[in-house]
Amino acid sequence: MEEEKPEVSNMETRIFEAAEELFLNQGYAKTSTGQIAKLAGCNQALVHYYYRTKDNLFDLVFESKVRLVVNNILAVDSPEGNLDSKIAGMVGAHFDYLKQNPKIIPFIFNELSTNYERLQSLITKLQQYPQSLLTHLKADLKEGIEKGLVREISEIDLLLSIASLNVTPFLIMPFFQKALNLSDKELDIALEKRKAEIIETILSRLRK
Amino acid sequence: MEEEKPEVSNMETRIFEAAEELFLNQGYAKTSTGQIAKLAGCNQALVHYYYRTKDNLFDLVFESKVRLVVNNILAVDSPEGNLDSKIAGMVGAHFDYLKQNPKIIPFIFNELSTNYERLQSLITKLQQYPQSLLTHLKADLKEGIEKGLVREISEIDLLLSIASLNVTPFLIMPFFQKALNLSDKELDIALEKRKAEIIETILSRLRK
DNA sequence: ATTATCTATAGATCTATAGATAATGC
DNA sequence: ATTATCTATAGATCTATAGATAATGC
Repeated sequence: MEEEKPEVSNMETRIFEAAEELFLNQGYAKTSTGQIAKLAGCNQALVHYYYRTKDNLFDLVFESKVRLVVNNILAVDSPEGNLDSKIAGMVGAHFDYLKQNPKIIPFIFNELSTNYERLQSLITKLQQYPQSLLTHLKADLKEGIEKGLVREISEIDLLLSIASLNVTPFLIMPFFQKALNLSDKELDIALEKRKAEIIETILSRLRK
Repeated sequence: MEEEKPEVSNMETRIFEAAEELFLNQGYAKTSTGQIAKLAGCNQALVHYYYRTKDNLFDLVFESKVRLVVNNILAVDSPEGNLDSKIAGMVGAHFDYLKQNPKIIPFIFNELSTNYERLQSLITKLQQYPQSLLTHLKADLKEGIEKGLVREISEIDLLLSIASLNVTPFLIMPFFQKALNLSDKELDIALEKRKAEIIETILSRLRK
């Protein structure tokens, strides 16, 4: 019976999860396969048995994380409603996702900026991806502009502004929290306020 | 005669500059004191002779870079003119500075996110710093709001929005350039367009 | 038999220092 | 004499693999 098993994931999975956690928190260079093994609860050689090289394991983790972010951005099936509320919902949903995965953004930016080489293969893998979102958003925007509901803006500028505003709080969060000595609860309140301000900023830009 | 000397900086300086370049491009973990020595044109032991440890050298480089950014943000002696043009000038100047130093932002975010420990000492060193800018901006904003010239916003939200919008293009620039296969000239044009859009976004948020 | 896991270790770095030599400043 | 630079190396990692042993599936 499936529900009886404690469902201890097998070692291969636990190694992957340990790698995820360590790479996410310390980056590639500061994480050793020894640390990964220790956290997974096995011996260092096993990491190589399952994943051959540290580099290979890292690539798997990295790509899965990028995929998460991209998938999340794509999942903006902004429901009914007018354009304003669609976009507000999209911005809020994206922000909430980042709030639940605060490490992911620093991690991706980190490794991309110190590891140019990884860029090329990743780009080709993900390039076709966000196209559907872009064309969808572009159509919505065009309609809104033609109907005179929103001010002219390119879909790329809009998306970039949303991403900029949403992402930065999580890049400076640790700094912010320490500098202002905020409790987790206080930080949460500050983030919610910030989310409202971001939505307001984006909507202001669209208003005529 | 001073103008006759080729003015070869002394080795201590050249080591520091080599360290700046390598740390900026590859981060702490991927840079070795051997690489630094090679780039400076001396032997590895000399790096330690002048700077004792790699960590110590890194801290000097890191702090100097953070100081540059903070100083630059402070140097917003927005001249005459109304509040709108003051703020537009400030946003543009900040953007231009980042454009001339595109590596600095990824570098700082990188090392902060993978090196929590460094945070504490840095924060205490820089905490008093931006206070003067904030109070200055706060006063300006308050005046504008009272006169009915701009819509209510806190100085922190405004500054954070400016920083978010300005910083992100440089974080994703390498990705962007490669993904869209832009020449340097084309990238420059795209950045200038983006700058205009950022200014427009900030001003839209302030307009009534 | 096959797959999972361990122990042991070779080989590659890399940091930091000790100790020798060269250059410079009185 | 003092300071700058070099050569050489000890000691600390860390990755990856070889080879042994334990666990599992027919």
